[in-house]
Amino acid sequence: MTIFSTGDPQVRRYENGKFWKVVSSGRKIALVTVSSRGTESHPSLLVELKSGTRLSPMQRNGFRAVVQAILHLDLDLKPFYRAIKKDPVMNALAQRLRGLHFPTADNVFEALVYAICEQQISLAAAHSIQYRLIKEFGDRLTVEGKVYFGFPTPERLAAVSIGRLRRCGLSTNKARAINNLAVLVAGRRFDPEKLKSLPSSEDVIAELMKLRGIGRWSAEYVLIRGMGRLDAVPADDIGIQKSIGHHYRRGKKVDGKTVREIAASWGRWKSAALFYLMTASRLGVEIRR
DNA sequence: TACCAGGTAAAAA
DNA sequence: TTTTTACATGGT
Repeated sequence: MTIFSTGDPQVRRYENGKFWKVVSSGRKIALVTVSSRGTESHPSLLVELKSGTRLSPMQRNGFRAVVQAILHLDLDLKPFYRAIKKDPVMNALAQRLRGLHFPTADNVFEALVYAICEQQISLAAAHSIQYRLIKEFGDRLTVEGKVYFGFPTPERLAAVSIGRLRRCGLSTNKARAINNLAVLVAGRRFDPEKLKSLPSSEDVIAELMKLRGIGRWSAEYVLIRGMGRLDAVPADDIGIQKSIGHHYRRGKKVDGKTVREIAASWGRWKSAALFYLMTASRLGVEIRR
């Protein structure tokens, strides 16, 4: 069991076996707490929902659906483990990280904003910018005397000046991209959720790339992080290139072509395998040769 | 201190 | 059309 803490306690955090996060559903926000209550043979999760105000049964169901989606609780991982059995590296990582699910953002809009924040700079830098953005413009939620913040709405981000976005640490280009996206969504000229219904991921990528500040990498990121698709491969991602190089090529960083070749062997579980790989890199999980 | 980090748009060639 | 450059913050 790896012990680590990460995240901002007022936004989302993992600490001492407990994960909490402010989740949005419709116009409402609530604090969701998740902890493991199961054993290896009978895994189970305790999920608690706390909102500042009383929620109607319909609102509770809305949150239930969002939590289900962001934790991928309906996803059976067994076919994934079977599919990568012949890949000694991935098979070993899957054994070490067995049961690991792939959390997504609450909705596609959030994933787009996260993608823009995470372009080019390190994750550490991007996260601190994201937390500033959320705490500056997100709705405040008080639970048991503690203050938390939800992700800012498109309406709020549409109304904020480029200068104020820049003060969170964003570059001018990124601030413009986020504001432009927020204006489109708030004005109902673009509905990110609608893209989920497109059958082909390439079509989704093409649509997303029409947006200012969204290139191929960001579109692929959103497919995985915002739509829960498992077939996207952000082959130009430096972190992925390094991680694949580390585990498959004696530590030497690989190019995008090699990423696609190796990912092709993972069948319809490409993004799942990539997530296991990146998590292993982040936690420093090594496999024996 | 300089350089690299889970890229992209705009300028220059 | 293709190549180069500027950009933001945090860690090493």
